[in-house]
Amino acid sequence: MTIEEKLIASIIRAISTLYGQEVPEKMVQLQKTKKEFEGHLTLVVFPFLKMSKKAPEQTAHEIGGYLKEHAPELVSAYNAVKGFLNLTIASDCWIELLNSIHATPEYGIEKATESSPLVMIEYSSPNTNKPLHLGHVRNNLLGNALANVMAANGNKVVKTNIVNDRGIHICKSMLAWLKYGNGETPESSGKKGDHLIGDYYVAFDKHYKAEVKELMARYQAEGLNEEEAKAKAEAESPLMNEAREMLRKWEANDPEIRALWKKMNDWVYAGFDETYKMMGVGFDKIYYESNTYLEGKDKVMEGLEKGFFYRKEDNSVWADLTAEGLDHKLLLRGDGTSVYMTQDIGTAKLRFQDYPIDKMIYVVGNEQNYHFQVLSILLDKLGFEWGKGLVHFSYGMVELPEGKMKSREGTVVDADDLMEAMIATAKETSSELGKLDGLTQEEADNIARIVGLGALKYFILKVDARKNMTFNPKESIDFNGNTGPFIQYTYARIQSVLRKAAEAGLAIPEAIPAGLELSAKEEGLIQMLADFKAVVKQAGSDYNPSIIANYAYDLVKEYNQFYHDFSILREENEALKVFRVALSTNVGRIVKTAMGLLGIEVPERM
RNA sequence: GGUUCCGUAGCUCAGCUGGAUAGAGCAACGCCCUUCUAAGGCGUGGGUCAAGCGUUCGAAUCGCUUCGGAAUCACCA
Repeated sequence: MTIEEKLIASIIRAISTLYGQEVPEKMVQLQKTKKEFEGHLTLVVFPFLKMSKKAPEQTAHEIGGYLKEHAPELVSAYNAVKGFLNLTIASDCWIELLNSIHATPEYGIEKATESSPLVMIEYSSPNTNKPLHLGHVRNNLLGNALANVMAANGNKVVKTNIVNDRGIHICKSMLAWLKYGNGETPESSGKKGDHLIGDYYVAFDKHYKAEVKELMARYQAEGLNEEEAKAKAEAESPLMNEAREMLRKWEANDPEIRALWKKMNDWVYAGFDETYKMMGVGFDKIYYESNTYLEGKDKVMEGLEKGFFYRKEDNSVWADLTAEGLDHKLLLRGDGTSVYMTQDIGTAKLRFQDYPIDKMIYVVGNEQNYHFQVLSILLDKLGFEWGKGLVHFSYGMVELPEGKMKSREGTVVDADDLMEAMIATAKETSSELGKLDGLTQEEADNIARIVGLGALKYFILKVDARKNMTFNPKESIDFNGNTGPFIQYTYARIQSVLRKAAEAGLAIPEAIPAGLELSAKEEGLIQMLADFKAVVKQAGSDYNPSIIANYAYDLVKEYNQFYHDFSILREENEALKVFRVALSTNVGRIVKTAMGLLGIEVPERM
């Protein structure tokens, strides 16, 4: 039973005795006491005024007095300000609480069991024609963190990726490589495979644009206006037609094209794997669109037979969603080929064959809100039980100060470059501060990696996913203040103290004995530690990892104040010293767990 | 035009299931290392919570309206 639960029970008893009314738990509004007031928990007494028929302050005093008298082991003091009853919880309760947290190895984490629901979470979803950029970084970090949070809430979690490995855009880079590549490979050029392919995608675009420009000029000279000339040039571009022809061959399973496609995609995957590894994300099951893009048709035909969908004169199949307040949505083209929506239905079908999915979470940018609204309705109509309740974890765009990233203007922030730059900055800062003295090269590199990536990850994860965020590549991400390194630093600092404590032979007993006089700061820290459980729960039910990030920051900020104001190892009262070491140990543990949920490592020293 | 999301300090963001005097960080200025890691701590200044109306004992938080920004409404994925 938590302190809050005990307190609520006592308050209900108090009201029953004082005013003769049984109040429901919901009416007992307990909140954390604001810093400027004395106490730990505050009862809002406004709801009880009708029963007491007295002024707010007087009512608060009556309840407070009752609690102090009848539950002194819980409430040691109180004060009333207007309608707020501030309650001070007895020191021994906090010690008991710390002991119970200390005895729980992974406090706040609920393990999945056999009967736990299965949550599948889709994230990343790259195209195989270019390397990952900052937008993907946000997606991957959010997806990974969310998966951790769902798992910490006792769900079975399957992380999945749907790779967009086919289509005209893939053919473009293949064609450009054939035409201009001279057999260049990742080995021959020393480039990462995804970057190599990305370069050819850009090369295609460049040649295509030049071609269109030339054709346009010719058609305009022949008397067409600009618009007509452009349309004609685009339609007749030999390069684009070659790419389309390549796609047809691919779809017809042309062995040569398929072999080239496989070779080039494998280069990309090798590159992606490196990036994923550096980022610290991974997947349990990867789906490829080349395997799933034909799958949705059956389901659509099934829906057509059941009368959920209808066919137009040109043979195309549509869903009428006007009853749901949406419009008509195309599901199959007139020639029977599928569209994006059809593919997502197909992927859903395959996934459900593979796993008994209870809940499906799609981590996809907010520009696809409409798509997922429609998908949810369609899956529901088609009989997928999780369709209606599917979660589109919709996140905002990452923008540059001058607006959106544009590949045409070369403003795309590359994921590999960004991580490398962050690590380099971390290394520079570390050595400037003399933090790396006496460490091996390997240790120093590892710390730079942990800190650099920590800064990047925290920077992205601390903001509410829904919101668009600004990233300024010119101002490197901060290492001071509300940042990943600040939290990591606090952790490293705690570990340093704990190492010294261990050297001095100080051991933490199984339970800290009662009877210690604790400061408000120390009690407040224990209270914050205990809150972690509720924070994890909230992050899970809200699908919001940023709650964890902000909690971690608040906790270490509080700890740093404590660290500054109190001596740990030089405390003369031996029992108090042991208590502070135990407190520090548990702050460190929870910081590590919280950061772990975000996919951020913490260093033992920095 | 329809739908959805967003608007809080100069900047980047918390707070939003209604509660006390709206909080952090950055940037600026000042102070604190002979003492457990100064990537730290303390202090000063900085706000019409976009605007208005309503609901309520009480609104940054809920509802309506207006203004500003974004996304989307494709036989692209």
